[in-house]
Amino acid sequence: MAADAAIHEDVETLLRRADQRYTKGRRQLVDTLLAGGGPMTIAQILHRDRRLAQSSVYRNLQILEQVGAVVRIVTRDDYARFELAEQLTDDHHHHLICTTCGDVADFALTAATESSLEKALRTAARKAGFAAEGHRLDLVGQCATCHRSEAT
Amino acid sequence: MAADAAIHEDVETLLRRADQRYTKGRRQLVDTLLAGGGPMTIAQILHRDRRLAQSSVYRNLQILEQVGAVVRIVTRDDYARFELAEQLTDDHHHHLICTTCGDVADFALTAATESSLEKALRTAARKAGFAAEGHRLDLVGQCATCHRSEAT
DNA sequence: ATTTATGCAAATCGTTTGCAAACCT
DNA sequence: AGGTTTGCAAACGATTTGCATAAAT
Repeated sequence: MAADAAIHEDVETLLRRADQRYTKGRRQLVDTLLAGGGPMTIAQILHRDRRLAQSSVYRNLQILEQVGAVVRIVTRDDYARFELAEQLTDDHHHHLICTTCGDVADFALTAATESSLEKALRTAARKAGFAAEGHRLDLVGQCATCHRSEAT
Repeated sequence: MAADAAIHEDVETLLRRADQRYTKGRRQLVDTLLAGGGPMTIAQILHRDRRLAQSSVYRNLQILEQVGAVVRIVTRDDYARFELAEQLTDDHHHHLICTTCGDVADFALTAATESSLEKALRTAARKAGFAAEGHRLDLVGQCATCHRSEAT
């Protein structure tokens, strides 16, 4: 768990490396993602910090994604979600995607499972002539809240 | 590898079960997906069979997805992709997603890796109180074609 | 005969973009 | 000053929808 101040420093480094500035709006955006503690939609971000302008949030998330500070999560529901990159939070994880409410939460595998999975993926990628940059593993189903309030 | 005729029968069963008809247009759509041999965008489907109307393809893919005959694959690129469900083709697999051209191809893990992964996922889901319906594992990177023609 | 599916064109809505003002160095 | 970023409102484009016609049972 990295301290917030350290995260801001890391983001600034990533931006500088790409000749980008760490402006007030971008800092507020990172703070909001930090406070969210998990994947957030644009609507959630705007609701949490009313000072942010929608178009700037879109543009800045795009830039933050390009420099590797933010990850975009695409699900089948209509909204893209964003969270801070693992390299900033030191927290490798995967996603639980709720088919009922659309919410996305984080979860982790044990280190042992993770490393054997990665080995298997490297092998598969080599066989397909595919230059893998990373993997994405999601559990799709119903979150605890939606499952509990099931009333078919 | 199931025979095409058997697949059509299975699709018909799935549709009947949901009080839906297996019309000519839906059959043509399934044939197109079968011929495609992998995930296809709407544009690719329409290009391959010009008789299909765009709106009907959208509507029918939605229905085929609901009855479990087709799977929708969402990537970060702008187009959704569709392929026949594993229960029809008897072919459990994952996806290679190319970050350059957006193309999606299939790949499989060994049975051993797959089963240990599933076991680990069951454990993780239980811990989170999550009712898992399935998982999604994608390799993200550059496909052989794009990687070969790299010219930064 | 009655219900359901089709195809066209128009509407929808998350996201992107043009442009003038505000900001950073 | 010289360039970049911002915020507003307008544009974009994949997908969805209304409605009259055609097909299926």
